Amino acid sequence: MKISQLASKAGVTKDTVRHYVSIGLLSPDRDKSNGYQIFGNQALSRLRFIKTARQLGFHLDDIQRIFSDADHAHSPCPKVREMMQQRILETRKTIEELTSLCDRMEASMAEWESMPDSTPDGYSVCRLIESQIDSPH
Amino acid sequence: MKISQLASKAGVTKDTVRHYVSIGLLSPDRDKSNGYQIFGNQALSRLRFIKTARQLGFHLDDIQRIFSDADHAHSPCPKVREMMQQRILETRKTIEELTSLCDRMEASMAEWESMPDSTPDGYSVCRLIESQIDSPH
DNA sequence: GTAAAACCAGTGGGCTACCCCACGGTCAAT
DNA sequence: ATTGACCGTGGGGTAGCCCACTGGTTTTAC
Repeated sequence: MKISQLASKAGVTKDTVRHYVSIGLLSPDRDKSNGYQIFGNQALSRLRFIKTARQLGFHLDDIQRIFSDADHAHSPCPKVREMMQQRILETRKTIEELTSLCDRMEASMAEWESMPDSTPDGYSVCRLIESQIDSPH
Repeated sequence: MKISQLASKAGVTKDTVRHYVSIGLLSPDRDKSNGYQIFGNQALSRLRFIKTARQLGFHLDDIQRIFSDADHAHSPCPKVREMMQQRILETRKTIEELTSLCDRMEASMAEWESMPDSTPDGYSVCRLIESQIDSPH
């Protein structure tokens, strides 16, 4: 099967498949006559696996390691549980950071309600933003 | 003032300053004898402005536009209010997506509690992840 | 039968906002 | 004169793709 068919069967774009090939997550054969990539059903399962793992929050290099384990007849499952725990912590941390950013943004918006627009005078660029310089957060 | 002094006064790295110069956010003079970049106090204020704006969630090209407005004697403040509103919406959306990812991850972890680790057999890579293929979310 | 059109493939560059080398020139102090 | 701190440039890397461009292939139209 050629790249487009594979991509549409798995529900990803051709570019995604190309990216995975380029980093070695997929290793298609080549049609000797025209250089096209040829994928089999195993590639399709792998691609579906990758897609699911991505939806679960795994990074591509996590997935690399999972395949590498499996290729060496070593169960990846303990690592998978571990990595997932790690991703959960990271994601929670990111959420906290974004929440705090959101709070800062909303606080600034509220503060700006009563401020007039500034006219550029060569010294000030935007009083709104300048009013926040070095404000704690 | 040279790049290191500027960077440390503003609390950013030299690489950050270089990046801003390379995209035109800062335009230092050059020492004709050795080619070193020379920054004045105006550059320092601009850099502090950029830092604050970044902490408030503005992207570098937002900041470009703000400077460009101010340079053309046009008040950037209305755009700033608008962009901030936009960033708040985007950030909230990202938070929602991450929250939903976190929920999915925790649901999978819970489901996996009772599952044994699989042994690679050439067909299955990791039953934990495969058990989630095409599960709705 | 052939020629235009539509489609499909590969490659290379670009995106965010920087960080991190490595190489080579410059400067200040010893 | 040497040492060490500093500067510039250029390249590569990050995550996960997207897009533009070029050229080959297949189908359709006449």
